[in-house]
Amino acid sequence: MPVTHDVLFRTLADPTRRTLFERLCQEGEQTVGALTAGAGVSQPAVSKHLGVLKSAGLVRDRPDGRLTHYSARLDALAPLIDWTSQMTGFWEGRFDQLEDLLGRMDQ
Amino acid sequence: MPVTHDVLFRTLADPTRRTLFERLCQEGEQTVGALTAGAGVSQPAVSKHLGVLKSAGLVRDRPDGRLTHYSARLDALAPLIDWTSQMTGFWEGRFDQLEDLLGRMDQ
DNA sequence: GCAACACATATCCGTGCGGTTATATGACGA
DNA sequence: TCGTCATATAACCGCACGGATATGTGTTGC
Repeated sequence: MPVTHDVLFRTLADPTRRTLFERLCQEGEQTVGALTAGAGVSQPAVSKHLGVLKSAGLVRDRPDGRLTHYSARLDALAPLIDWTSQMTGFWEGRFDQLEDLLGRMDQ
Repeated sequence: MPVTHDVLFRTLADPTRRTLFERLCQEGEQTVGALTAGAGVSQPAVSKHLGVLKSAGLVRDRPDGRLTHYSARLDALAPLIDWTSQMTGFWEGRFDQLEDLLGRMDQ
């Protein structure tokens, strides 16, 4: 079944969970231990967050012995981009607001 | 003070609240009564949601007698677009995943 | 002025969720 | 084989949040 906007927004709404995803985007593949260090929460909490991220399709896990490596799945952000484009699309013709937006998207 | 990603994600995470915002984007300016009709929740619930959307900068209110008209503020989505671009930007060089994304952003 | 209306606010309630500690699972090294 | 390590799961807890009902505030029409 496809991942809805709902799941995506709810998943990214939590700050610690979103930070985990951001770290995976910036620093690439990470083990749970590495992610736990600096996460500010316990290891079980991190594992649970990673589970939520995974079920939302935002990350992928690669078991390797007793380690588990997690990495971000960029394509999972597509529905988010779709949604935003749709919202801004509805306003086509209102270029006063669109100008600022398009400028940002190019940067 | 600036609206953070955090506020934006949390505000849009709730389905009924996000639906209200979507309706304002699609159908343009609406009164609270019009929004309540079809929202599936009570009028106070709608008012509270609109309050949250407003404090997140996502909507603007225009009092008019005993009516209050609400409308979407498209520019408030900018931080969301910024964040997405940043996340996808981190992966530059991984064109396998980027291709699909960029295709969607053009549509 | 008064009743009806449109909306906001107050108060309360149930629940979902993020956090913890404790424990299970399973892989590696000695 | 046994202890240790890396991670996942279980069980529990507190609280924030979305919902409802009740009421307040201000406006319009008669």
